[in-house]
Amino acid sequence: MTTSVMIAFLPFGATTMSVRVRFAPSPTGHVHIGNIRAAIFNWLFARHHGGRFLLRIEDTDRERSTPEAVQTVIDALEWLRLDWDEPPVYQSAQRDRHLAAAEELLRKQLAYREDKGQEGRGECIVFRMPKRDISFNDAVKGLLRKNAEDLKDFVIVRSDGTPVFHLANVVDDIAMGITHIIRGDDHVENTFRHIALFEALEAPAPRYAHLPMIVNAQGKPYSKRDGAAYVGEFREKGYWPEALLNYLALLGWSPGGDREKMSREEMISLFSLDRVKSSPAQMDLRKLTHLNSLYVAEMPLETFIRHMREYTRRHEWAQKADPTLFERVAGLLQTRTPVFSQTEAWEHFFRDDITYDEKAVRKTLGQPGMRRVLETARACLTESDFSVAGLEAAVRRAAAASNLEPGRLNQPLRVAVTGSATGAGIFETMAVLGREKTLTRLQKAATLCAE
RNA sequence: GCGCCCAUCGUCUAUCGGUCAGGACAUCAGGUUUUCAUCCUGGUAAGCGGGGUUCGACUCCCCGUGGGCGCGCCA
Repeated sequence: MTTSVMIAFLPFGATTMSVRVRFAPSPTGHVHIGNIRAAIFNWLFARHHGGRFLLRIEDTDRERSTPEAVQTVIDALEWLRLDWDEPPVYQSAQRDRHLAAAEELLRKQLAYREDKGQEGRGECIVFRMPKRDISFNDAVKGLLRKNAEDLKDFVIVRSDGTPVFHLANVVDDIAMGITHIIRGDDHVENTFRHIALFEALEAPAPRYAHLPMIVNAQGKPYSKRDGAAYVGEFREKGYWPEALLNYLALLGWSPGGDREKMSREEMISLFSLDRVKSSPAQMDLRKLTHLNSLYVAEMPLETFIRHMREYTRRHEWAQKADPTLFERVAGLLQTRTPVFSQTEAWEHFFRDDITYDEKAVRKTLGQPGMRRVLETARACLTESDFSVAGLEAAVRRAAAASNLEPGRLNQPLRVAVTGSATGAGIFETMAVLGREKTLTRLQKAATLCAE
C-alpha cells in the first residue's frame, strides 16, 4: 500500500463532478507557445466536460506584471477564442488568504519559522514536508512516486512577508475549487510538494495532468530564437487563430487514427487527457504553415479580404488602394496565400512603378528579338477587350504573329507586366490590372528587352 | 552528483501482443496547369541497443544508451 491512499484526491471520474480548470499565466508581456498550449488543453478539457475554464493572473512579480502585460494575456486568449467563465482572479489580491494559510500551517505545527541566514533578513516560513512517500496518478504520465527522503522542506513565505509560488498556487486552487490541473511537464516535481500542501490545508488534491514540453530541433525547450515563440508573433506573421489552435492541439495530443484538420467543435468532442502523449514534441513551422494555408484557402472571400485589409494596412500601397481592385486581387490570390503577411504578389497591382526580378528579366525578356515580340503583343492587346477570354485570345494571336508556340509568350508577358516570374494566371492578372496599367507596363518593359 | 520522466520515418503522430508498421508535413519523381502555387499519382524513409516473458513483441518486464525536467527566500 502506498501512502497515496491516505491523501484525499478529488473523485476520479470527471463525469460525476463539475470540472473546474484554470489557466494561470504570470504576465510577462508575451505569451509563450507552450503556455498557450496548456491553456488550449485546459479549455478543451473544460468544454468537453461541460465544466468551467478559469483564468488566474499570477501577478506576484510586481515589476513585470504591468497592466499591459496582463492585457497581452487577455489578447492572446481572445484571439484564439479561449473564453473563460468567471472573472479573472488576480493572485496579488489574494495575499491575505495566502498568509492566513501560512499562519494556519504554523499553528498546526506543519510549518515553522526559520532564519536561513543567507541573503534573507530575518525569518521566513518553511513548510514541513511529511516524512513519507508521496504518489499520485497523473492523467498522462501514470503513477508517479517520490520517496520521503527526496522531498525537502521548502519556504512558503519569504522573510519580507511575501508568499512563495507554491503556497499561493495551492491556496488559490483551493479557493477557486480547481478539480484538474493541466500544466507543463516542468511542474511534475512541484506536484509532490503541492499535494502535501493540499493535505496540510485539509483540502482534497486535484487531479493532475502534465503535458510534454514543446522543444526545438535540438530537443531543448522551444524559444524565441527557434522562430516565432509567442502568440503575438504568430498573429503578426499572419497565422489564422483556428489553424494555430488546431496545430497546437495536435502537439502532444491526437484523437487517434488519421484525423488532423479539425474544427474546434470536433476537437472539443474528441478531446481526452488519456490520449495525450508523454514524450516531448518538436514544433514544426512548416506543418503549421501548411495547415494555415488550408484554412486560408477555405475561408469565405469576405473574411479573407477583411483580414488582408488589416494585414496590409501598414503598407503604403495598401492605404490608398482602390477597394474594388483590392477585392479582385484578393480573389486572385487567396489560394496562394499561406499566411496573411505574405503580400509580395499583391504589391504590383497597386503601384505605378514595379520592381523587376533581375533573374526573371534575363531569362525571359533577355531573349533575342523580344522587343519586337512585346511590341506585337502590345498591339494585339490594344485591340482586345480586357476580359480573361479576350486576353487569352489576343495573346494567342500575338504568339502566332511572332511565330511562337501558344503559351511561349506567357512568361515574357508576366515578367513584363508584373516584374516577377511567378504569380496568378497571366490572363486573370492582366484582366484585374486593367487595360491602362497593362499597356503602360508593356511599353515600359520594352526598354528592358533584347533587340 | 542525486531524484524523476521520456524514446515509432528528418518532424508530428496511428498502433491499446498477431498490421506488407498507417496518415500528415518535409523531401524526391511523374501528371495536370499559361508560370508559380494548388491539385492528382507514385517513391524514399521508422520501432535506440541488449537481455528476458510469450506460440508470437514496436507494444509487457529488466539492464544499458541517449535526451529532457527538477533539486531557489524564481514562477
